[in-house]
Amino acid sequence: MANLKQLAAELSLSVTTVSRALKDGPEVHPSTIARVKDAAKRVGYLPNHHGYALKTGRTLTITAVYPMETQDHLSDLLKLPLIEGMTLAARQAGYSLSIYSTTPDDDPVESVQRQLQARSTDGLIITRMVSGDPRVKLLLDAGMPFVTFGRTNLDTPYPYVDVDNEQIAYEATRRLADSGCRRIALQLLVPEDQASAMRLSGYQRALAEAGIPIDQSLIGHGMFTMESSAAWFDRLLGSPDPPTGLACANELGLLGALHVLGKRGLAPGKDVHIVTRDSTRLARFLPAKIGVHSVDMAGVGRTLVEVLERRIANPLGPVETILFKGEFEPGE
Amino acid sequence: MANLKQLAAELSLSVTTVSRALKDGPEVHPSTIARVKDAAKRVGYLPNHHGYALKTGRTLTITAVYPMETQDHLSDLLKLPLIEGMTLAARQAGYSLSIYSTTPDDDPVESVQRQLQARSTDGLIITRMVSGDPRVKLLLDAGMPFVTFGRTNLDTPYPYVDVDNEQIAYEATRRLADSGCRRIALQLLVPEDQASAMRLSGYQRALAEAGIPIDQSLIGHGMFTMESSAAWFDRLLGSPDPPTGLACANELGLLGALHVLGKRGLAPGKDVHIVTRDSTRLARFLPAKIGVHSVDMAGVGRTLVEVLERRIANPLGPVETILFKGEFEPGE
DNA sequence: GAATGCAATCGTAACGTTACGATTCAAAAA
DNA sequence: TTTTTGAATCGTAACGTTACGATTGCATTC
Repeated sequence: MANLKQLAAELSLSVTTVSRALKDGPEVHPSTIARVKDAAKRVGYLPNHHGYALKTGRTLTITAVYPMETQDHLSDLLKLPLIEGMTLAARQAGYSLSIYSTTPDDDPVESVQRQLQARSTDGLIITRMVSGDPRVKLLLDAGMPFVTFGRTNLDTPYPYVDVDNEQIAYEATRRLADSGCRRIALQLLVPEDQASAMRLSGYQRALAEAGIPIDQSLIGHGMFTMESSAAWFDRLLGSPDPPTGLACANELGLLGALHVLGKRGLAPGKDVHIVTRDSTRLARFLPAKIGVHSVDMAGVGRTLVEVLERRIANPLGPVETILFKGEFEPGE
Repeated sequence: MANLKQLAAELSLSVTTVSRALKDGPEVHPSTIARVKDAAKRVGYLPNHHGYALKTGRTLTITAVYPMETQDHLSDLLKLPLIEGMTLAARQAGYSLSIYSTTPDDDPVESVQRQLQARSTDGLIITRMVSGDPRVKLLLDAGMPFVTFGRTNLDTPYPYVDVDNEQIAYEATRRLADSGCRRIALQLLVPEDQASAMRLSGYQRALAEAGIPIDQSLIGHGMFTMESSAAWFDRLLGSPDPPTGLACANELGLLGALHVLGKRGLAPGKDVHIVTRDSTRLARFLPAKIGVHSVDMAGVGRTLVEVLERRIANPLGPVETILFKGEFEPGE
């Protein structure tokens, strides 16, 4: 309701002094500071974001570029704790969090360029990293603070927070092999993504160790939805040499697979061994024996914001790179 | 990178003319408009949000106040499609969507007041309506455009988008009664919420019609998590006169209940009939016979933004109130 | 040929904030 | 007394935008 000018008039002070008093400027008398702060609280003064932003160039907003797979289907559930972690941390740090959704039709590079040009954000969180991701160079060149969720292969250092997908997929595959599975199916999301590439790599490493040859037909791509997962797994189970182990991409992939098993009268944990990624603790509640790799996605979201925040405060500071490990819990 | 002044200098025009040209002002020559737009595109001019906001008072941002139940547990999954619907619609309408998370510690009224004072948003989406919600009056008095997700009992009209919880709970209870259940348990979320009140009302109406007396011990509150749902349902099943029907609050409540059934060796759809709300189509993929009421939450999110958008454009226009029906699918 | 009208363009102020360089005034130093 | 110091406060410009009221110049009218 009130602005600095009105506040200054009420106190018979200059705008400058009031402005300085509110941020404890050393050049203004302590008693004046107290008087100003009192009045500010009384009239409910809050600084105008846009005046501030225009003058200082700091927008007090960070933007998360949020990729959606499809328009109609449910997204990967890990995004919910991720968003919640981000929003809470952002609020705590005094930032607004703006979510910029992109559909598969959007060019990811162009989305970032638009954010850069609009200059209406102090920092960017980008996800869905691809090999040699051009967005990193773009952001580095523009001097825009950012963090990525996921990594890419570049020689220049940049801040990221990632989940150790290689390790998780390795362990998952390893567990299945240890359970006696020789034909192990693997679900992947966006194949060109770094995350999927890492999972594939961990899968291959575990298979190599177990002396199991790789069968491309057991590797499924684009498992975004329960439907696609179910269709793929059904096809696989109907093949001459069906899998006896399955590493699911996430909760949705798992549910799709369980759906098919139920229809075919097969028992998870007996006919087919299953291990899944699960960021929602949902799989653990299913009445079936399923190995679960969980990652603290709310923590990832929080960390993304915190790293970005430090990056904004000190753009030339150390480049933080943080890796979240998965925690494994065998099925009950 | 460029601003109006630079653009004007490059074109040897005044800032005024350039500004007008960019918004097709009738007073500037068509050929000039073309020339200006050309140059703008060439140098990648994008208007500065904060200059614009400061001058016009329009921030081009809308804010969704997003209530979280707990810090550690997974939130109601319906929030994911809700958020996605909102972000997409906001972007389409040329608005940024800012998410303002609140924890149970936050006073909801104060959260709204803060948004009002900060004046950094063009409109507000609030949820979790309670009886006689004071926020509505607050926002009406302040003249801040808003939409609520959910309703409250007030004599002044205000725009809302809601789900017909009464009808859904009525139908769910009705189905269970039709299946022969006489003891029907009901899960509720926030008891003081209007949404829960409506569900309770629908539940009571169906029971009254079926001639079944109401047993308060069958009504569970605070079923936010799979854990609380499981604990509650387990206690219920261990009681002398256990329920034979269950209406779940959402997917998480369902999974908690299924977990308990599995542990006790009971079969859903046989020993206990189950109907649930499901906004993620997740329940339909579970290998169990479960009746499902689904609501298009992405549509709700989209609609919230669209109504708000119209409200902002025309604050004195008709007050829109929209009710989403649930769609029922019996278990396979 | 002067006056009128109209289309096109321009200059300036203002939104609320911060930052820089004054300016004031009393107390300490000369 | 005069000068210097320093603390406290003030005035003004600027960030990028829009909106209002000029101003220009050319064709039309009397």
